[in-house]
Amino acid sequence: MSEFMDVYTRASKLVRGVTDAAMRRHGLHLGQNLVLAALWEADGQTPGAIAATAEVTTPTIVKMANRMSAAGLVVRRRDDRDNRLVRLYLTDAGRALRGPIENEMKSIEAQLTAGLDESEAKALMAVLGRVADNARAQLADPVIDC
Amino acid sequence: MSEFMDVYTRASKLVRGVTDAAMRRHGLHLGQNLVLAALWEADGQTPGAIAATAEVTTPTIVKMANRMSAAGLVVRRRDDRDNRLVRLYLTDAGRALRGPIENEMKSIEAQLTAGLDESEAKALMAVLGRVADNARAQLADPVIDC
DNA sequence: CAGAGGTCGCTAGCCGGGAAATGACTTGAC
DNA sequence: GTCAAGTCATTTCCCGGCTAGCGACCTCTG
Repeated sequence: MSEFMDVYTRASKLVRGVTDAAMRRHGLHLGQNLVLAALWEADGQTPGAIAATAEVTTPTIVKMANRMSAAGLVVRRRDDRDNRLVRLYLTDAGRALRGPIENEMKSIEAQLTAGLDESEAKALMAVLGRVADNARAQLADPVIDC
Repeated sequence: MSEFMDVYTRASKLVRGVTDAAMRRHGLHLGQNLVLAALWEADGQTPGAIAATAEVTTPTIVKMANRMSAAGLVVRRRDDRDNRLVRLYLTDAGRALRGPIENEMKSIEAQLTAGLDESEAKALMAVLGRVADNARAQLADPVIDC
């Protein structure tokens, strides 16, 4: 068994548990913060664009956006020029969450990296970036496995 | 916004995509491999024990085990002495997957760590272990956030 | 022995994920 | 102008995740 994958899987599930609980404290489901984060940076994006940024598929974002719309965090409007496109816009409630969620994320970072010195945390980020790039390449160019 | 959390989230989703595709190639859903891995190590465990090992909740394992039972990978039996307990046992098909899945995990590890030297990979595992321990502690002792 | 407290699995409902399929729309070639 | 190809969102279905709640069973205490 791959020890790396064991460690990675365990860390992933635990980190997910922490971030899930944190998002719930603000009335969000884990994942919705990614939609909001994308719109805080650039309001009015399409589901497809957000999906690409968040490394998920469009149906996932469409479904989330519908729930977030029902919850009053975003509104959905058709694009002016291309009737295929929907654009998501923040409501006041959606914008108001920016401070609390960003603070929460900083707080989570501090908790997760407690006991690591600055260089260790920086190295972790660099290596995780490399792992992410490797995974991205793998998804883009799957092994033909016969 | 926490750059660490951005990097971590992105890596997590991409790694999940790679492992999900790999498990599907063997007829598994991502997560079922964790149940199998637990039983490969110690056949006959209870859903609660597997859930604790896998860092998920018991209902998750119960639901997965029911599907895996229907798929012929495990069988469910009541414990001889304590009628509250169910124990999951591997079928031949479940046991036969050990080689392919373990090889697959080693292959994924190689892909994800490509370009990292041995010391970097080792350091990553050590730091991820620390992150996991921190997250675990956080889940066990939640911040009272009023 | 009786009952309270604890343990276990289970169900139901909600959620974010993906794959597959579909309809609506836009663009480009002829 | 027409039509094929491409693009986009949407829906449906299945899945693994969680919380909340419940019943069945076991253990411990008085």
